[in-house]
Amino acid sequence: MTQTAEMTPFTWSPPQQVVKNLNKHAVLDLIRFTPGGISRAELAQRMDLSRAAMTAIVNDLLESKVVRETESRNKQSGRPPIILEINPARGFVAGIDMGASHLLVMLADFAAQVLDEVEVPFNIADGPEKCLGQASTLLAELLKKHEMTPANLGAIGLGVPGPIASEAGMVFAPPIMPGWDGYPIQASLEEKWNLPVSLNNDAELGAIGEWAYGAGRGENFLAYIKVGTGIGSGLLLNGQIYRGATGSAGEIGHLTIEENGPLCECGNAGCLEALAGGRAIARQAREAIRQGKRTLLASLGPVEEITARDVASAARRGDLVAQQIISRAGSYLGIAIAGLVNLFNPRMIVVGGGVAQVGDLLLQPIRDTVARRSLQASARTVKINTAVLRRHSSAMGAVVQALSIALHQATEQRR
Amino acid sequence: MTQTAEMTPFTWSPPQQVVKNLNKHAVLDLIRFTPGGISRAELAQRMDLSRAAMTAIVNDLLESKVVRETESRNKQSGRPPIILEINPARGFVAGIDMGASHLLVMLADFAAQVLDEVEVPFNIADGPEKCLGQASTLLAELLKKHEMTPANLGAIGLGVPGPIASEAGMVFAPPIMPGWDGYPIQASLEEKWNLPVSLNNDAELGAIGEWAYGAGRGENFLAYIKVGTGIGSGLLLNGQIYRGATGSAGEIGHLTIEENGPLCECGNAGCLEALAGGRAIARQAREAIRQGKRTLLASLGPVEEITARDVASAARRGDLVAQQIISRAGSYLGIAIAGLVNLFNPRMIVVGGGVAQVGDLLLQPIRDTVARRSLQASARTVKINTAVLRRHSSAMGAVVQALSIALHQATEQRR
DNA sequence: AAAACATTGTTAGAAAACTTGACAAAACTC
DNA sequence: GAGTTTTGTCAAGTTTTCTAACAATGTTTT
Repeated sequence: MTQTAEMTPFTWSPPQQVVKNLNKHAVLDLIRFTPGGISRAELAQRMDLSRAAMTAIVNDLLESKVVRETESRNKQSGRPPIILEINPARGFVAGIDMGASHLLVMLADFAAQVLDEVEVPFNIADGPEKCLGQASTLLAELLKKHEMTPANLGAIGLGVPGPIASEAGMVFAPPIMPGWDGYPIQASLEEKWNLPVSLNNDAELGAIGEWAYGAGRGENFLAYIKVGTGIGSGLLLNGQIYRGATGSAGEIGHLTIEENGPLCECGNAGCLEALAGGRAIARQAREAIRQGKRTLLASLGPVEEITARDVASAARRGDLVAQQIISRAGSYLGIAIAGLVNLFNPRMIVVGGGVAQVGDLLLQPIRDTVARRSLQASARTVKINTAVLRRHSSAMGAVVQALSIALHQATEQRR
Repeated sequence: MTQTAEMTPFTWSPPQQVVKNLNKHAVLDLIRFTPGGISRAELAQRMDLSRAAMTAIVNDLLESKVVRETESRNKQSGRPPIILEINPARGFVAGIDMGASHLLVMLADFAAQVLDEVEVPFNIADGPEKCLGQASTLLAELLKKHEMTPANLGAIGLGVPGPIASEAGMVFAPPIMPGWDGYPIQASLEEKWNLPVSLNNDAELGAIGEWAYGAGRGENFLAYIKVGTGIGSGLLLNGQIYRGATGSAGEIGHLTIEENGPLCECGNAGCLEALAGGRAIARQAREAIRQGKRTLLASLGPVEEITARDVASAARRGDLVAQQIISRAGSYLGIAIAGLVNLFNPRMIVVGGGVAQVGDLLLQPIRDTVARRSLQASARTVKINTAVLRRHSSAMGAVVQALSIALHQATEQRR
């Protein structure tokens, strides 16, 4: 009798216009996040609608060419279902992941299949004009390489390492993005490309990416911890991204771990980021070398140029000093994550970012600390894993967000 | 064109039947949580529906006598609106708050006006049969006193100090409720009274109570911190109670604050609860007396019987030793709350529970610590206040939850 | 191989819940 | 007292869904 108002995942906010077919968009999301496609009958069952209503909705989606039918695979007895899936050829989107020290641009079709990607070194502290320029140049080159024009794109997803004021389309008091506060990031990119842009926090995007196509597929209570130069987290609660009252939720990197610890860029002392972030790891390595400890790191060249990545690769090759540094970072991370587990009771923690690529060397101390310091009720049910999309979690999340705009917009278009 | 599917606050889960009139329930909630009532025109505006549609919905609510019309107050020019409000005489509900050491039963009408309440000392460790029996006896006495029968009640709301498995209607691995794990709390009370029962965590109820009628009216990003014998928190995120994957979210009392701190009942060491909970405060007072410090507390009788409440009242009367104990508890609380602020970026923190009644003696150290240890972006926007419902926050929340059932059920009934 | 069965997808008519636009009602303003 | 403004209602039309029957297309049974 009534429209069953299923929520779409994440924030697909209708483009200020009145939404007509709420269920149509929910169906679209169900199709795009069901691996291997889904039939009308199953859609109807899962959304608690009649098959007749589903026929009408799906016809609408087919007409706009956003969805296509695939050859049916026989399940059991009875008429074999017609499988529905997103029509990849309908268009393309771009996902851009800006880290503190790297820039990754990704090109994907409407079915979220990655066509190509490029990554370059980068400095977020160069400010918005230069950084956004670099990103645009990189994207333009990528388009050219694939003989595409901006008209082939449906939307752009962008991730930056700072808290987002999403209505305004800018960052809000970011700890590590000097010069960006108040700059109209979304508007300037939308004007430059004449395309809708989705601006997000990079850790949020990591959570979305891993939820959609990674380690946390379908986990509706998921926290993604990004351990790179900075440390941030993206929270997926009840299947929706949680941003907090002013958009700065999930700032796990600036939890105070040691009251009298090293100074952090944010101005406080003893923040997790200042103890276990990429910069802290590199600093500890340099100190170890200066103290004359026996380590592979000492032979890598100038002491001042050692990075967290060097420490990680040395640790993987068996270097004890490097392993100890990584392990200690894991313990610090574990303290913060244990707090997050107690407060948010997630079903899964996905650890991503550059430093996380060392795997169990970092993860095991985290697991141990969480088991020791969290309430049993929460600690027993939480899984702690490495990101399976590796360095691409956030960019993939940006693609997902871009598709959330592009697909739903394409659906609205009447022929 | 479409039904605008506004969400009802909290979890009013439709009683397993298909919900017909989603908007009707949203309208009902808007009426009941708008102080002083609201007109059809304003309802239509706020819910983004036409006035004509609102007329139909309101007629439905009037017919079921859940809502009534009040004399219009002239606002500006134009026809004065007819104000709608909940019909108090339509029925009654009970709210029960079980703490670790106290039991509070509250009787209220459909407009959430409290008729009466009783509080008695209590021990949650006596187990479910005895405790639930005590609560039922108390409620029966209250009904008798007001010449009412169970048939006058529409629902019962119950709060207990442990994590809730809401579908099962029981607590799940509670740290301080020995003998309760797995006991069918909700079912047994429903059978006993033949009424629908809403089972909730006590801190969650505190958050709901303060949101609905207390310090956090209308704040959709609110954390309620209950500082009593135990320490727990209730999280209101995006206007909805957040329970986590297994119902044990918000367990702030078991954050590790001092790795080598005192042992906690949960089995870990250095938990917030073991440093700043009621038991810890009483213990510190006893230690101070034994050390021969000059304090009013020494003259209160047997050292072993000193409680947190004694410390609080001594602190309010100017006792320096007691003040120092309270202040230190505030600092510990501040560390945990600073973490909560960083992770969850709320707009308001409401501190309630027995210990919180000392006011600024506890609150000021909390504010100072949060300002020092949280990210500026979050710390600047968060207000930290004492619960205005004082000792009744949770019971009031239980009443709200009971009304969520009773009102919506009364609305469904056709004459 | 034919009949029976199971399941999917479609069609037609009815029902529910809106919207629009017109209009009556009840105040205030000038 | 006429005009203005805002509220609440009515009637007709639209959108979206449901029910119920049925066609389509496989597998299973006889």
